[in-house]
Amino acid sequence: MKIDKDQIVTAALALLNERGLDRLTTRALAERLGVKQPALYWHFKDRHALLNAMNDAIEAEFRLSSPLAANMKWQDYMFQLGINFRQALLAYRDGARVHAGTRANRNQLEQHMSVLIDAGLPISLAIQLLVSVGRFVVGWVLEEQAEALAHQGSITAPDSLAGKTIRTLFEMGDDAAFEAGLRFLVQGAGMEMNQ
Amino acid sequence: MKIDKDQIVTAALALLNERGLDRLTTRALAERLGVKQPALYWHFKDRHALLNAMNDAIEAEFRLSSPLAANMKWQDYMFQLGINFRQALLAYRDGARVHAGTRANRNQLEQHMSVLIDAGLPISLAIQLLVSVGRFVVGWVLEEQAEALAHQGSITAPDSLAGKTIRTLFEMGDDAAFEAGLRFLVQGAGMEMNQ
DNA sequence: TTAATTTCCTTATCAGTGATAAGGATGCAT
DNA sequence: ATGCATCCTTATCACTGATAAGGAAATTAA
Repeated sequence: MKIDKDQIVTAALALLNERGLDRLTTRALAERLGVKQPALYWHFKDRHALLNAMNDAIEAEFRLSSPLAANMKWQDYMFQLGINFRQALLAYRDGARVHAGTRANRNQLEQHMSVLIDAGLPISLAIQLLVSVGRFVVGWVLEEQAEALAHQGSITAPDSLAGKTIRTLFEMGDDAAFEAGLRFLVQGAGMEMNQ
Repeated sequence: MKIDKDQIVTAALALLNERGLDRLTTRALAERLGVKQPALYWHFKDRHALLNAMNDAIEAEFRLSSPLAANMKWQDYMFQLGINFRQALLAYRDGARVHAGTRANRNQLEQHMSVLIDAGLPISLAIQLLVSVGRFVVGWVLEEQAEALAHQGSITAPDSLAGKTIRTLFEMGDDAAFEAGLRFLVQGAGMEMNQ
């Protein structure tokens, strides 16, 4: 049974969704591919290289997910960029952990930068915003996928400030809370520019 | 040789700085404590419980690090909160990864919320900002401690936009870039309130 | 004082992990 | 046909977190 890198990555992503990152073992992956475990090491130097390839695949889907037009207002562009990036990480179980364990590829960096520069942002402001949004999304989804807060709400005393806080956050929903934070970032950068 | 939880956590944090999270093994930790490996399991249910305790210790130091006064402007309060939280995570190697693997304790949540509420923020805006800042910091330090971008700058063509971008970010320094992003968040939330 | 109980550790051992070495089979090129 | 590169298998490592079983020391009960 002959396999190639793409098959391995596809199978690995499927297995990621079924078992999560910690139980995504080389043996389970090999079995799913109808192959013995050491066979994987012909295609990938080590497990980390496989995770890098998985991350690339996740980000590739993210690149397709966009209604991202260069003629958007830069605020809308950045907002949508954050939305799309989060969706890409959410598309797979532990997607944020996979991403966090791999090295950033600055492939798309130039494209996004040029949109912001063309819109009149100074280069330092543009890079600050891009990096901030990227790391904000990673941090957000990381904790979102580890999902803790929502369930802890039931423990807290319901009439305390903490209780009301948790409940408010829960009723708002993850999407709305994320978009609020993302909007803070983008609007805040806009303030900095116009001042 | 009798040991207690505090000794274990202290030794584990020291070992974390020396070897990093991946090589922080129960055996190495036990050896440092002059004890055999299974002894640790009398004090902690499993490795995860130990990591939780380590995270609590890190956050305890963070709680002390603050010139955080309730009479500050809420913007300054939140800004300083983010600064302090980042410093706490940076204080130990892989600090952000340790934090990300543990469950959020909402101990301090109520305190910070009341400061924001007293300053006039609506509860939904306050919780949005608090969660956003927390996750922003985690995401930031996570990628910061995995340090990739700085070194990749040398690979990129120096006169390309990507090259200029990386160089700009490098010259700005991590601290300034972080504070810029944090300021975006806080100022952006302020905008939302005054509109 | 002696006996029982709890505390805290040791020795031995597991199953499971990523990884490597060595070699077999297939197919392509000379 | 022969040689070489490709891609896999079998066998085996060193190492990991974790558990079972039991021993020594200290604390408590009688």
